[in-house]
Amino acid sequence: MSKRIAIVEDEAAIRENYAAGFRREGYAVDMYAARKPALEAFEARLPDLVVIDINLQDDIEGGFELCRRLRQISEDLPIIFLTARDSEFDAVSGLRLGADDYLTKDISLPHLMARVAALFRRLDAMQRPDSGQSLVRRGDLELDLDRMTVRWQDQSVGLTLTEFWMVHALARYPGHVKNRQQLMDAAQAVLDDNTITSHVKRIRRKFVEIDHSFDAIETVYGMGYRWLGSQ
Amino acid sequence: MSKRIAIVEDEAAIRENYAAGFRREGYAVDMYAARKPALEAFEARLPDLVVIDINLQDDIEGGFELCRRLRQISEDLPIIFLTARDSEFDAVSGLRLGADDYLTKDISLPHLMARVAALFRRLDAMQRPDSGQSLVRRGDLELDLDRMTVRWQDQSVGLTLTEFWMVHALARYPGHVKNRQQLMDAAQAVLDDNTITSHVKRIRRKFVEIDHSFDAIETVYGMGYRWLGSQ
DNA sequence: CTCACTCATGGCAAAGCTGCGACAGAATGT
DNA sequence: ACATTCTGTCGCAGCTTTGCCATGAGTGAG
Repeated sequence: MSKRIAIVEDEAAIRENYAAGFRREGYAVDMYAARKPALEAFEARLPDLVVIDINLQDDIEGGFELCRRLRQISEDLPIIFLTARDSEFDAVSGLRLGADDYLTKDISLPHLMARVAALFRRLDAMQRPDSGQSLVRRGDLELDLDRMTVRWQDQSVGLTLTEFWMVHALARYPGHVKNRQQLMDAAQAVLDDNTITSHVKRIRRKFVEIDHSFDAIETVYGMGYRWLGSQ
Repeated sequence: MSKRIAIVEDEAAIRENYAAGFRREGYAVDMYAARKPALEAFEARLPDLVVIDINLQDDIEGGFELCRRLRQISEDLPIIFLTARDSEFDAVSGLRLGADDYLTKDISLPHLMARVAALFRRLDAMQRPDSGQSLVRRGDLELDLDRMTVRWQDQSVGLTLTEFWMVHALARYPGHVKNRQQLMDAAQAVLDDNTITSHVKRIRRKFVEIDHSFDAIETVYGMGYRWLGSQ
């Protein structure tokens, strides 16, 4: 199943040129000449990557608007702007809109292909959640699933088995609230709610012993706990 | 807990310039002048992003080699090449090595910052699963069911559990009137009518604290409440 | 304009949740 | 067998949230 790339570009010649390049690399290609038909198609089904020209004929800046709409539909759809304008300002604006890359049309076809491949490589690397990657890093935290060891700010934290799995459950998705039931599942046990509280207490104590200002585990009243990621 | 960016660049002036830029954006910065010290540091601990100059003084193409070694250590460490050479061929080579971006040094500081931010945005977006399902956006409002967070005009709103579910019930279908019974169901409880009123009062107060002109929750006399969509 | 009804507000007490210390049984190592 | 560590609970104190009431303002039909 090859990756599907959508091109939104008003000039037929350019469109076909890029499409041919992508096809040569083994991608499936969808083409759209304007914002509306593209958006309608995307609402039905999202491709794996969208390449957008900003200036779509009379629809000036239509590409920007399209990007904005797409970002509302999907947070993680890869988007590349490909435009005639060589303006630093536009590039910054485009990236701020949530695009992954901003390229000008004087780019060579091999270079474009390399950038697309790099983006897909990045996606693939991220996609598999720690497959083979037995090392989980979240800012100051480092979890080694093989050794079952934990490090905080490069210092070892002596967590027990249950504590380890609970930290893992929390830190795997920083910011997400885990309720007590979910933490129980992580520890593979059926426990009293209070017991979860106790574990969290012990985990916190061990981290605080190392880092006096540790506060990465946030209590969310009535909901559970949340690992505060890096921001 | 800010993101940590490592800069590997032999010219002190350029190094400091970029470092200052990154620090201004709130990142923590590590600096290295050559390949060896950088690699040694990385073996102990990886940063969140590495910015590499390809030509490291007498160690020509040392940046390429560093990138290669880093990719062996980690599949998904973000790497950006930043170099004086403006060669399409080098760019393609750099990207093939597994870099995420290849930039020339004539890039403006804001543009560089935008690209770094875009890369981090991409990483964050990938880190969470199916965020499309759990994210509700209605104009200025943003509800994240995984994180149990509410944002209004990009500012966090500290709602409690019950308040969260009531906002969710209202905002899910903007413009639709929800009667008190329906809101009770959202909170999964049987309550007095007055209690609903109290909750709405508290919710409104919390939003108004952030946005003085907040009025997205409309009272529909005799029927219930309605979330006003964005127009 | 009046009246009956609905809604907003401040306040308060009950209920619920969390953190902490303590303790006992289970598991583990010596 | 004994000491140590790990786990699961309990009770309590402190805090947050929640439910409800009294009161006054707002609304709409007649």
